[in-house]
Amino acid sequence: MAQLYTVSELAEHLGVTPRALRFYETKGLVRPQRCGQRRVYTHRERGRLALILRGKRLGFSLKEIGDWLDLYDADPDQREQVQVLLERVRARRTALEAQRADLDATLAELKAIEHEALDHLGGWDRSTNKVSSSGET
Amino acid sequence: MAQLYTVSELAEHLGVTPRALRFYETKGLVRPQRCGQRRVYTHRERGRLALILRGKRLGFSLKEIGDWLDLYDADPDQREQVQVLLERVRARRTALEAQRADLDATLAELKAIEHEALDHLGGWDRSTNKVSSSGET
DNA sequence: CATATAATTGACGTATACGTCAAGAGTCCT
DNA sequence: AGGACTCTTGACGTATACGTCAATTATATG
Repeated sequence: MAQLYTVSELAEHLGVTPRALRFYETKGLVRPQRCGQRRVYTHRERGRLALILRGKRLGFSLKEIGDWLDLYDADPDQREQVQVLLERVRARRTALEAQRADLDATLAELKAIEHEALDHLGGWDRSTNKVSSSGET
Repeated sequence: MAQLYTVSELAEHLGVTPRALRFYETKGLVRPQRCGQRRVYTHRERGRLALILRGKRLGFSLKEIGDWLDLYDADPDQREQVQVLLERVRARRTALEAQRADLDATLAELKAIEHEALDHLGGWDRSTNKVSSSGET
């Protein structure tokens, strides 16, 4: 059941290098078990690494991602810490929602540019391009 | 009408340092006019810099942002280039929409963590916290 | 058992994005 | 004219996030 991975196996799966995984470990982001001196990654580490990579895609630093991960495995029995957790989660959400506003604004502008370009192509060249329905938001 | 800025003025307005603005110039992202040897920023440069900073907030490198900016001032009379433009705009949109998916997934998880935390606080402690309506998406 | 294979820990190198002096040079004020 | 500012261009320093050897070491296989 509990699938185990070597560094290079997991790195392969995640599309990164073994070096990256070891680096994240030195930064305290993951703590794989050891079999002798070899690293052994479990499902849990894989999940954490998925979160790390997503954080990176969102433009956060490894340090920020580290704080981030703490939110996922905070001890729910420490009432005092749950308060702190809550505020940090909310701060994150605020930041992320601001980021989404940036993102949506940018997407809107790109759509505008796209339509301008299509207009300038003299009508709708449906043979090679089609305008996206753009029904999101 | 056309407001002009010195480096430090504009930097102040944008919440960055003059050094950053000069750095962006060496990278070809902005090309302020000169009055003698002093830099003079216009409304146009201010707009570009706003785009640059937004790109940074979204986690893009200055090089990516540079390519990005080209999309905004491409020559619409060069049909061939408009084709290229279209594809690049669409590639950007694809990347950004993937990023938004990451973002929304993360926000959803944070909301879940937030609610768990609230539950663990033993009911709804409305005196110090209130649960967000969370009516998005 | 000898060797090929894969992993380990340093140590050093690199690209990005600036920060931080340093040494002029132009501008304004009295 | 002499400061006091502000700007200018280097030049060097720094933090982040790894890449790239190098020298071992452990494991597997013929």
